[in-house]
Amino acid sequence: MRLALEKALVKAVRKAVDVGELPSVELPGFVVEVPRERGHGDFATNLAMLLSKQARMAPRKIAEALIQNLPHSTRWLEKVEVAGPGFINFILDPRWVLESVPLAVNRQADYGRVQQGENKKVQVEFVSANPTGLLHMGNARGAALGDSIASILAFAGWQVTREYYINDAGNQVENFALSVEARYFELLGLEGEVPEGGYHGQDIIDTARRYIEEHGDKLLKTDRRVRLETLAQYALAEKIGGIKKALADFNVPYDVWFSEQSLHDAGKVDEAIQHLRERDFLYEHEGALWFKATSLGLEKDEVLVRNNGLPTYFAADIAYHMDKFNRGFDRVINIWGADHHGHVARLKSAVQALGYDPDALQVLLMQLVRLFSGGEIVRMSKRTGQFITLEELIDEVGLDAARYFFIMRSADSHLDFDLDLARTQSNDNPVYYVQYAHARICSIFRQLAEQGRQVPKADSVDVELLREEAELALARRLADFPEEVALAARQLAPHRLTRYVHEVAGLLHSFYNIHRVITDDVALTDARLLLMEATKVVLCNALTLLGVRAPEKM
RNA sequence: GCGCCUGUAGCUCAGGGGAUAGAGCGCCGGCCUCCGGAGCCGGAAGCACAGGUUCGAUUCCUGUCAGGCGCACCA
Repeated sequence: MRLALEKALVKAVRKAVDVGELPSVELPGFVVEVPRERGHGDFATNLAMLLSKQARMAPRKIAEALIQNLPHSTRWLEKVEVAGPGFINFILDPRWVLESVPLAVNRQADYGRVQQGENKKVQVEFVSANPTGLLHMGNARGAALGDSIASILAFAGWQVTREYYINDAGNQVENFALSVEARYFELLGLEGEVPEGGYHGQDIIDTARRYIEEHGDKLLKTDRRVRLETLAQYALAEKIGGIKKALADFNVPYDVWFSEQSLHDAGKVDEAIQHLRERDFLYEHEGALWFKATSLGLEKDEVLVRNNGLPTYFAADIAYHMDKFNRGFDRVINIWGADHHGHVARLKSAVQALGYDPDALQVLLMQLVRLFSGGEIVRMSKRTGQFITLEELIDEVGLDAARYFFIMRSADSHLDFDLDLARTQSNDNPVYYVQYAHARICSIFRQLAEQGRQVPKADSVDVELLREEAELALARRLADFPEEVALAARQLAPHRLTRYVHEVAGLLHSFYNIHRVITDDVALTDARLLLMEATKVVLCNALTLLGVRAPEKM
């Protein structure tokens, strides 16, 4: 509807110019929006006010001219008026909102799909936590956000790949192995010390214990290199398995698990460095190989290969992103914790240096999570081993509440996660409010089935019997769903949909409290049943995009 | 010191160049002979501060103040 009005306005401008009621003007970036005030119509536009400077005319005069030249064919348009400083308010035939009801019912799981992505390929890489420990609250936020963004993009017409980058190479793996070894020694009654920068968590002790249970103490006598390598491989495999399970339990399905080590093994890091060398972005200094980031406007250059001959994490990341683009993605989205923001500019510069479009890489920074319990901040750190794991979180508050809480807030908002609140199984919890709306509709349908009846076919229902304010308000919001999907996709903002779905649930509850669905009036009952079915479709589709279940009963 | 993010209701957060700034929780007051009261209806309460751009700024720009996070031959 909004689109139709925008098109009509564009035509109106052209025609007004043609007939000489407006001077020739360039079309500004105007908006057609839903006014806050109901008295200001169903839609309103600021177009006339934006044109006033160019046209050197009073906004209200321009508005009049535009209204005179609106195409007569505009659907549902009942009345147009000039208001305030020059707004054009559109008043529609109230029946227009009812179109959404049969549409949603007929399209079912496809209602809300839009073609924004034009089937282009996008990769969403998220979580990618080091496989040296368990997933914590920050990772969990990334998981909820990333998965939901991926789902929304897919629904908006993109071909989406969900990917996890496993940092199974480099320095931290070394420290990891040393930490496991220390615990291995301790458990076997020997002296062991977790190194500086090592991992002190209880999970490392558990890992060492499991290794001993399976393989005994035979590593005590082997060469240290072999011992460390063996322990590292064992522990990494275990951690990666744990991470995969936790994410699967969190209802986050990945398409690709990409190993950093595989880049090294395949020579892709060297290859990337070679590319940069050919393009003259490298130089040596004090035994290290440097990337000339400053030549692309950055503050300082970056080391790619240390003077000990080992490539840095940055070098591997460059190779990784080269690989991403070589795989044919039109767009690459990384979801990172805000503590990595310093890395964004240099990675983009490297992408540019390699000859790819740096704007095809989009890094979504997610502010960190502060965990509250009993009114106290719970500090999280892998080093000290103090954190709530993703698995523990799911146990504590449940899958749906956890996922909903993480995406309720925009990514760039610091998130205070109140464990006590989230685990409360009461109406304090917004996710229940929404799920309850869905369950309520299902309950009506169960009542219906007990009477041996069912929801009617969309085409056999006269939706124009829906005339009550609560009915129209609900249908109106259902009609907005495709547009809400498009906005959430464009802004990579799942939290928009949590707001939206909460509103739809509220409208359903309001309606439910005033009116009965199943009555003696068969025609009206059918119309309301169809409205319920449409609402159920929207609730279900939106919740699915958020990674939250839509239960039939609670 | 430099960079990024954030200052909106008592609390947690949406919104956003326009016509009376929203939601949840909390607080106050109402609603079940009725398809699930995990619900509904009503009330009090707010754009950190100072400049600037604009017909119009809570929104954009600059500065100040406050909080968070970065600024390694770690990842």
